[in-house]
Amino acid sequence: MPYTYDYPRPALTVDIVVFTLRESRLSVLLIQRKEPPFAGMWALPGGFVNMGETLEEAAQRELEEETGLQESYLEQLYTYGNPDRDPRGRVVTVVYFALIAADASIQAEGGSDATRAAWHPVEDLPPLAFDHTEIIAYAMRRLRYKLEYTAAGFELLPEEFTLTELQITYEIILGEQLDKRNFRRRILEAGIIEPTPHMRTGEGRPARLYRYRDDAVAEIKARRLFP
Amino acid sequence: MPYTYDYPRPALTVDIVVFTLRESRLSVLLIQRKEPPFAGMWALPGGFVNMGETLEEAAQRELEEETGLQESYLEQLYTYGNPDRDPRGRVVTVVYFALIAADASIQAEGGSDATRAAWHPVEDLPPLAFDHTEIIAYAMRRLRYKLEYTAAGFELLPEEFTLTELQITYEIILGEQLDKRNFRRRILEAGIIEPTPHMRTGEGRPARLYRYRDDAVAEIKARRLFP
DNA sequence: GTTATAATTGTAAAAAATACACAAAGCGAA
DNA sequence: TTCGCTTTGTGTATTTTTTACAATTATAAC
Repeated sequence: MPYTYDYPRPALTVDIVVFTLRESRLSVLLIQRKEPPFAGMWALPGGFVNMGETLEEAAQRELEEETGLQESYLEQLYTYGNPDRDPRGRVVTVVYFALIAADASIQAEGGSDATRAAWHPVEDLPPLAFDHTEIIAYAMRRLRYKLEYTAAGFELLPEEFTLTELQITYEIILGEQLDKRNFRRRILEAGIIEPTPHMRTGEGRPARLYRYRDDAVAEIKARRLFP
Repeated sequence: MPYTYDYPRPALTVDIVVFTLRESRLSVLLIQRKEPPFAGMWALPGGFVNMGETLEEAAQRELEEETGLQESYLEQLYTYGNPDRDPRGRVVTVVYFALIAADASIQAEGGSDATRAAWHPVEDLPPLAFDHTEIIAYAMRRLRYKLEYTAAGFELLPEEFTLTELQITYEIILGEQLDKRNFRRRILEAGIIEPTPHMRTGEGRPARLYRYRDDAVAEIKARRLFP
């Protein structure tokens, strides 16, 4: 059932850079391609945009199809459209950027349509298909930037988390040590998280659990959160 | 000469939000539509992406076709792709964001292909076609943000400019008064502009002319430039 | 109950941001 | 040539923010 147009049209896809934390490393979800071009190579999950859905819906759908993940922070990253980025012809891709909680990410391996999906630590990526290496590099810059200027860190954590867990998340992504007292003061003064009645017990003193405040403004204006 | 595909494809366009300063007001370039839909209404300049060009080249080309303008700061803003944003069918548009110097902007009226182009102050926009009102609102947020965190103000000025002119540019866009001494200290310490041997004479004491330093890093890290 | 482990808390010093006012340079008119 | 007008150009004291830094508390394990 062919579709005909007076002028040539590029194909339009969405790709998603999904970040999570696994074993104290920032990791990105990749699928192994079965078909040419780049058969056998790893690539970002993604696919064609259907005619009836928004771009964000397309990204959400592809993410769910490939990983089974339903809830995630999703944000448009950039649109890549160089004429030669896909050897099959002109393909323009709108790239989204997703953060998912560490505990949810465990189920992501596999995926529905028999593509092999796996998490790869960002500091140890295989060669990637298309321009996906460049895309991931840009997504990481954006992620670091978001964590410095907004309070997006809890998107990578379960619903309730301790301040130490949150701090470690920031340290992993920013790649630097943070002072515990200063971190706590800043994150609490920013008013984006609130204590819950629960505690997490473990080896030492039990830790208060916090959660994200729904009514918080995500954007921390005017200053970096951390030095 | 029709083009046929196995699956339907959205049309792909670029639109450009071109900002300039005119008569001390931040203004945006609009063209008046001649054809339906929205015939007679104002809209952003833009058009279809050719198969052989990058998205940025398409934006540059459309800008030049509609305005004759060749040099400008151009940056990708966002991609809008709601299925119902164009009554003719599915049209996805990659929006770019351009800043052009005040003196260059004088020639922009008219444009090559008989479309009527005109500058409109952003605080006094007519009703716009498609989702272009929303797009301009977002572009303004991005412009303010850029001026606060980076030193993009000189993109709206001629090659050589006085510090007072630069300060007024910032004041117009940010919508607040800035302290002269603090402004000068900050902008000079940022190292993004350098003095030229030239002076501008006028009614009072002659003013030193400055220019942008090519080797400067555009991004001022870590802090807002102004209060 | 003693020890080990991790959570929690405050303050002093340093750095940055802010508020603020007058001298200098040229122009033109008296 | 000088006086007044206009605009440029400059420094410092105060306030606010950021940073660096260590002892105490709550629980679990032994």
